Amino acid sequence: MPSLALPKSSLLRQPWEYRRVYAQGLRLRGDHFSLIFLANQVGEHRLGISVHGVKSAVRRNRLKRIVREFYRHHRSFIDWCGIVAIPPGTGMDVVFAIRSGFAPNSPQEIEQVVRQVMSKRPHPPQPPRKGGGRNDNAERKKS
RNA sequence: UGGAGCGGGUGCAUGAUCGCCGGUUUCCCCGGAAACCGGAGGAAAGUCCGAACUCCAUAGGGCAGGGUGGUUCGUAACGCGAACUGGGGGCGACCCCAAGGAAAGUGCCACAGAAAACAAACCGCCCCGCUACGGCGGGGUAAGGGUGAAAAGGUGAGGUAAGAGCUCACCGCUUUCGUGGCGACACGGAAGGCAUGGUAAACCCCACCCGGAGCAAGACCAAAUAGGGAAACGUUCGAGGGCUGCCCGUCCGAUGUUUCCGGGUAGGUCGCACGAGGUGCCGGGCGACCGGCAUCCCAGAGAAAUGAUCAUGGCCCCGUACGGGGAACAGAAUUCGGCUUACAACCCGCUCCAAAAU
RNA sequence: GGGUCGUUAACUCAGUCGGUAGAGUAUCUGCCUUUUAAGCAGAGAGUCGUUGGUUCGAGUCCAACACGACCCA
Repeated sequence: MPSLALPKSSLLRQPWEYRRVYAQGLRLRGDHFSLIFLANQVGEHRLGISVHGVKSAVRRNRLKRIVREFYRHHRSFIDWCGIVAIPPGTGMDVVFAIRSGFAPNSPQEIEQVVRQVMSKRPHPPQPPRKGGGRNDNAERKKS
């Protein structure tokens, strides 16, 4: 039985980490949320949570906590589908991007929604837009 | 019992399991592990005020600008609070009020109306003259009609050709005197015969207050771009800059200053949580609040921790039982004192009105 | 966290000193034209972000609230 501890080192923290995942990750779109996957060099899975468009700070924090609680118990959900090939010694960065209108209000409901979405096909990474993202070049050299 | 007014309080509790953040101690001494302790609010919110704190060399004088507006207290301070005064509302308990000045000045008062402010007279009323009996002219008057949000004291009586503070009584107003009160003001007397329409959340006047920014303030340490390009001005005859918007004044100022272009931004530590602090008791005060003694240490910073599940017990709703459902507003970011706004359900105390039903 | 500003017709904006809210674009109708566009004539439409207050009377003055935008190191 794996440990259920989830220290902060297993979370995405910095803006550039999120930017890297958004720019190159595989996207799965659900109802008012999406999952974005990208392999990292850290050696373990990491979680990022982004809540957008929810005005109440209480609801915003609650969504983050519920998502973190779900991830703590079902860290292996990344392996459920065989879409993403995980090389040994590599982890996955997952960003849970939630928009306003997201309904689930407990870890169980999140699990249902995630299982539903994981059965779909992922979207390929979006090509970088012309105007934006002056950090794209630097990021690509790194990886 | 019902309705109502005021003041205050609570904002599910306990346990288990799995987690998160901070601190202390111990063990290994890179970094981790274990134990123990602590971990959202009455509004943490809006950012509407006031401060503490920090920087602007010291913050100087004047003008401009902004704020407050009954009085007296309270407070570190306030635009906040308390008590009282005045005005308004309610049968009442009680509630509401940006509540100085319109006899310093200026402006405005649309439409309607004769007239919107040094008064004036449309319909009227009364007197005189003329008359073709329809009225016309001259004068008096402001009680009545009409207009308007507002029409130059109100009501009643006397008086008169008709009327009018023309005269009188009461009320109001103005001036003045006395008494009481720290004071706002109140009460009483006398005089004047009415002069002073409204608007200052219009300009303004008066009194009092205010330097500017804000913890992304700022201090220290480390590293890097960078010896980059262009333009303008200047080197004691002073460019330019700081001190609030302006002026005065004053300070800084030399291989320099300013502006533009280009480049860079993922630093660390402190500030930073012991404070105008909380709780309890005693004392002073009508009260806001103040003083003394005892006691406690009570969240903290990284895009940011305080969570999830289950059980039991309360509470509310549906329901014959079993059972089912619900629990508001809302999340600390430098810290305090207020204000304002949001808020399910319930509890406690005091008070007012009505008296019904069984 | 702190600071600054805005909200008026479907859209973009005026509205000076408080007195019946306007312009352009768009829409609709008619004329003109073979038709369209253009042009000409006319019409429709607004809780002035919301709620209170001051005033005889608020788009305008004052206060609270809501929504939106921008700035900082």
